[in-house]
Amino acid sequence: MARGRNSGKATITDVAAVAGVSVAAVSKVVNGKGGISEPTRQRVLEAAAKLQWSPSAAAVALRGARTRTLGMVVGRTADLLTADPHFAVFISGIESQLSPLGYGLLLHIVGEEPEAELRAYRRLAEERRVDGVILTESRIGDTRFDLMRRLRLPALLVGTPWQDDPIPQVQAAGQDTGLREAVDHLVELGHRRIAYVSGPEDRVHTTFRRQVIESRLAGHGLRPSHVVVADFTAQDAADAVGNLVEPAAQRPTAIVFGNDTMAVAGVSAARRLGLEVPRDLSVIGYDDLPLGEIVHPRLTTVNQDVEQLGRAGAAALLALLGEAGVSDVAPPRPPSLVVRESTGPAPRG
Amino acid sequence: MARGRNSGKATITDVAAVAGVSVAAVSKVVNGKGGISEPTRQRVLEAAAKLQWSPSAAAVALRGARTRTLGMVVGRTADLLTADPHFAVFISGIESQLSPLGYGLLLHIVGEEPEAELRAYRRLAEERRVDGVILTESRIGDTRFDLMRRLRLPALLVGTPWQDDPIPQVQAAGQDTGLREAVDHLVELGHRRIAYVSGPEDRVHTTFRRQVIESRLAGHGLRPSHVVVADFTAQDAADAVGNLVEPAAQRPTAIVFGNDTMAVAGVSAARRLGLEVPRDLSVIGYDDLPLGEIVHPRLTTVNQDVEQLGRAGAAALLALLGEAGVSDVAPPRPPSLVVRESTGPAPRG
DNA sequence: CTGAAAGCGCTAACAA
DNA sequence: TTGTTAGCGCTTTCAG
Repeated sequence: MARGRNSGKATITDVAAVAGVSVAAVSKVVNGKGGISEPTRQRVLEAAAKLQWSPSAAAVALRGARTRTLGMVVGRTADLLTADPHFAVFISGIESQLSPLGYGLLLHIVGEEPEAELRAYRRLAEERRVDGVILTESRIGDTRFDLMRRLRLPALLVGTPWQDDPIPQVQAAGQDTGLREAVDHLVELGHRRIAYVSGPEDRVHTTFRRQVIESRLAGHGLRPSHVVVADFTAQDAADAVGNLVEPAAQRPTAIVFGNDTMAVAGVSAARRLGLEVPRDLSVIGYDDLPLGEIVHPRLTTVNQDVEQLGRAGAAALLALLGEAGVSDVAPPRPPSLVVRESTGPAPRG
Repeated sequence: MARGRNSGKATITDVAAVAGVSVAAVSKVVNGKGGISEPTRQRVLEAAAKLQWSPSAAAVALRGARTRTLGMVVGRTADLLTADPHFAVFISGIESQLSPLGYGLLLHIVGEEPEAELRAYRRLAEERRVDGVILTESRIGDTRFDLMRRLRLPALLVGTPWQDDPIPQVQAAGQDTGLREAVDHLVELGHRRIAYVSGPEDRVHTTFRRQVIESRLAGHGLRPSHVVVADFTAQDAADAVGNLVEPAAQRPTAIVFGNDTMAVAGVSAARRLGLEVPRDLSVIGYDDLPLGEIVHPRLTTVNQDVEQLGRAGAAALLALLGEAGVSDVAPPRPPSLVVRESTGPAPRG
């Protein structure tokens, strides 16, 4: 009577039969509802184990309208994905919160076109595949927050929203800490001509970072000697360095880059131009990729605890969804400067 | 009469009502079954669009026992994930096959312990959350293939299985091509003392690669001057270089590393020891990370089309699941050597 | 060509 | 404490 035709997959009915109880009893046991005697509980548990049964996710979802799945849509091409390995770590932070609660993460990687991204969210919502989504990297004029509201899809942003959008969000306190430390560090080393090579300014955080640099520099009575907006690629970084180097008299003695990849590419470019880092030029990155530790000179950069950001984001979204038993997650600490070998005293003259 | 109480989400009944047809008709339309007149079809489509309705994934899954979701379990710590950005690209290759067919990818990142990994698969199967799973990186003594069979969970391996396990699989032809080219390249440059720094030999591919190196070297009448098994970390690579360097007379003139991260770390270590690459020492990596292009000297390495591997794996699994309309995917091309600046003529003497 | 109705596996009233 | 039962939204015979 147990199992049978159903392609070998046990159902709650099979378990109930084996345990000699009703399906309701089984349901109550697996869901930890009360009103079940201990012996019965045991019998059910044994039967379930014997049949290797867990409640069907589809049936639970259909019944309760909760899928116990969170969604994430990543709008990036393969290239950018390789260049920025943070994303995998971010996800592993999310996972650490989800799996103890039996949640899964549905991931969509859709490439750059914003419409593809929006379409992915729309489908997630319409097909009711997820209970909520985690958003990252808000862009200038980001339309996702509005879309989520229209879709009535619970959403949480990790990072800084565009225009103070009231979307539920999580971010580290003191976002500006790392870059302020970076500027201070350079100024203390005697640098006065400091350039900044930014990533594309369509991201909220990119603009924010430039403003932090400028304002902190202003606090020291300085202005950035140059601000270059590049495309987060190595080639752009190399070009930027090429342009900044002439004329020598105006040459910045330090360059802060928008990410580590550009910074390392910048160091290489400088070397090709005959400049030695940090003797002739100091360089600071952002992200603190492992890469920074293995290059020579080791890279001074700004560290963020990306995994913790993922943990905190997932926990907050889960709480938003009314999930009980979400573990307490420490708030992400502010980004901070990691001083290594690519920064040194400003060259004299 | 349309929508209502149901928290604003339309159902097939709402659509049927708006279109003035039966739910069966709506179902047939969205599933492209025949037997529906064109005018009716139009009315249904309009109603669905108006209500922003798509079939509920849960209901479809419950009804048809297909979830239209594939699963993937990654057993890696955050550290390793950052160090090897390939994983994200692999996923984006998978996605490119899934999304046109309306499939999703459920991802679990579980950390190193094998049992956690197995548990994740087990849950995926028991809860029937996915129709199949994609496996990668088989290990020596890998128990996952057996587990998948026991679980009756359709699975496909991307890569080389352990002990010719007959699990459905996809891999590039000519796995050994890249490393054979690497050895030939070094030999042509006059190198005779060639060392190999391997990753941990619990992975099938790691052992395979060492064997390729050794056999190709043997083809030239050589043996690897040293074989070091490291842990894929930068520190290990640096240590390895430190050890290989003395005594100078026995020093290898070229080192092949198991991945780019170790190779770059090796270059930095060599430099700290006063060796210049490639003048005093040639270095070859494996993976062709973007990293290799931005360091100085730019890294000679072996390239694999990881995105294509993802595409091919997903397509094959989908086909295995009997999914119609899987697009034809070109088989992944063999890994191949990319010669850049970190290799040069063997030093004389 | 179209519609009525039977479940898919589960949870939550409600009864016993 | 335990069992019975009505759906959740959908697909699929089977009649009309």
